[in-house]
Amino acid sequence: MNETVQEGTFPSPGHHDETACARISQMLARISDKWSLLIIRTLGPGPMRFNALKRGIGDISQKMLASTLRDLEENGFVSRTVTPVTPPQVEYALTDLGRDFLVPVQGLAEWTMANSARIEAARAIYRLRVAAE
Amino acid sequence: MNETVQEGTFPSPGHHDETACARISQMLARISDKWSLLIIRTLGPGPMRFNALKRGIGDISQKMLASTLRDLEENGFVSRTVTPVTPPQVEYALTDLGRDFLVPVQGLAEWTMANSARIEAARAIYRLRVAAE
DNA sequence: GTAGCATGGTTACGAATCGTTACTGAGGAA
DNA sequence: TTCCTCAGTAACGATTCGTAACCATGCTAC
Repeated sequence: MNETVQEGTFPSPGHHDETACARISQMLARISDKWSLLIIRTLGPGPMRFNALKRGIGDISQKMLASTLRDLEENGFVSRTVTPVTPPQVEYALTDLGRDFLVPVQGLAEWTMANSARIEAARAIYRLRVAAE
Repeated sequence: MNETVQEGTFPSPGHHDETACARISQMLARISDKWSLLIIRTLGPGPMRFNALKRGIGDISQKMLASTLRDLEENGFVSRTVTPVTPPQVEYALTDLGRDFLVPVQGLAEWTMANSARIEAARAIYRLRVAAE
């Protein structure tokens, strides 16, 4: 997305500096979108082909799947191997980096599953509060 | 965002079902955007006021901060307390739910920090590969 | 007294992104 | 022949994002 990456200086080690924060925000921005996390999670158990991945995720469009996969490949999370047969066969798999990344992603997903009821409850309360004005 | 949630059918029980996956994807979609994670992370150490938060994050616009904070409040992650003085004083803080959520979010952020070099390396390789065509 | 600044937003508008639909082109099944 | 699958791409409208301006209020400087 944002291609302008300026490498900062490290003014004082130990002190939690500005550039680290900027880097986190930049990296998080690259990673933390709906489809990336969902794709990485779906690829967790093993390699998958394009349409299998699409079916596995469910409501993703071909365009979003293709472009997000390209981003993930660019960032080194997934590998793309083409077998030139007919019909064409393209397999996507997590790289070592992707498998490492799966750990915090699964953490997030598991937390989400475990706490969806709490979120729903909070939303219900919020709706009541807004309705009461 | 997307309020139309259609509950699917259960074709075969025991088989890891569709609705759980749909729910995860829905919840992840609500949570996993750049600004939400960044705001939650920034609120980690303690409550903050609107402009302090804005300065803390850096390159967020008032509009995005305001609307993301409203979403986070709606989902029960942050609380908003207004002190009616002049100038108006609005304090945002993580709720219990938000503090719980901070754990996987910090996991993600720490992973990101620890592995940003690997991502950068992967990106460099990708650029070379693309340049070579 | 009035020009500027801060606070916490909202609104308008252009830009970027997202999602839906249609299409590719080769092969296999009906 | 017609339809389907494979892995996408192109066009286009809808949605969202970000920038800039504005709001009311009170404080300070001039």
